[in-house]
Amino acid sequence: MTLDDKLARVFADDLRELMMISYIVLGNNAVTNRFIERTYQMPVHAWSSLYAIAKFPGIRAKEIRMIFPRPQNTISRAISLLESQGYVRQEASAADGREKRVFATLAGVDILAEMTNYSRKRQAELFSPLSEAERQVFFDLANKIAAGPHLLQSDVMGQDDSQIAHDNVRGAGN
Amino acid sequence: MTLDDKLARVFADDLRELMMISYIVLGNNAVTNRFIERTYQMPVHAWSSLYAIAKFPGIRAKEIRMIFPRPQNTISRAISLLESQGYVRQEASAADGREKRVFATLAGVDILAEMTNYSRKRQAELFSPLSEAERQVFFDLANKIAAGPHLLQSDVMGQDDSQIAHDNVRGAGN
DNA sequence: AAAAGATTGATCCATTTGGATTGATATGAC
DNA sequence: GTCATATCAATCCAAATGGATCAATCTTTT
Repeated sequence: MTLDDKLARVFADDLRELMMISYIVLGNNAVTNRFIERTYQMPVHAWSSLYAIAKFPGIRAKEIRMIFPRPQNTISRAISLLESQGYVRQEASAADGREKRVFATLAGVDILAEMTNYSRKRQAELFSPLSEAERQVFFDLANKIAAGPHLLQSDVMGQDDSQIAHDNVRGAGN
Repeated sequence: MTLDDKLARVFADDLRELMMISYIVLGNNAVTNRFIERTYQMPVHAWSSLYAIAKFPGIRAKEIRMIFPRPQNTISRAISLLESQGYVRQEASAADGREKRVFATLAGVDILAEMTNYSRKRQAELFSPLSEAERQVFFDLANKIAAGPHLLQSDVMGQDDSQIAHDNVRGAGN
């Protein structure tokens, strides 16, 4: 049996949906992470964080971690790396002394624009097998999954004591 | 702006498709990996490997790595862990002295059945926001993306000298 | 058939990861 | 107002990760 036959059989069985989306994201990450790390001397999480910081000036570390479901210390480190590279700056929150608000610098905005440009092209490349209409349908369905209550909180895989789950109720009641 | 508003804005912008599928898979992995590691004392890659080994008796390490796009040494280590736990055994290939063929033991098949059962339930939970018809559409579209030529080989993100890309031509000519 | 090159899987090792802890601040209970 | 509890972000540290190398084997070239 060839490799392609094996892949086809994996994608034909019980767990096909899980296998398929993992395959896509892991495969894409292998390509993307490597590129970002080699080109910009930062881990992918730093780029994700910079993206969130530029998009939401003054965002808190805690919020970044909910937009990109990663452990807390990952984000903490990403921010401190970005700060050391001069791409973001932190300010103590006036309202709450525990918090820091993070802002992108001009250099940060610049490099993010460049990186985002690559990502846009990568996205176009990755989704090129789909028509515009299909892309829309795919996105809408994915959005439904993400908005569901069980992405970060599982009943079947035990109580979640991780730092990932949060009180996100996107789509509750839909 | 609330967290949910921020998430909604991320999923409304340029890179929404990439953001969305990453969000789903990273979020799901956080839940799943934690559960597998805590319940079965093995990393998720070991369970993936065991899955492939049970499904394709005598599979080579190299092939597993192409079904689950992960670095070569990750699979090598996963197999040796599974072997030490008595879930798989390796045999020298008669045809090629470099290769080893891997087989699941009875214990391996047993524990895999248990794990697969959890995964099936997890999959049902994760995809529960979709109707049966929607699930099918989502899967078909995802399959198109996976079969495209640019998942593991990117033009826009540089030459791929990683060990991940391979001569998979699934869907070439489609 | 010898030499060069390619491929398989194990191992090496510097870096990254992430769960847990800590220190600082805020909130709630009494 | 004090004490107990909760939350935020940084740090600690054991374990995992992954690129690179290696030894063994197979293939191709000449």
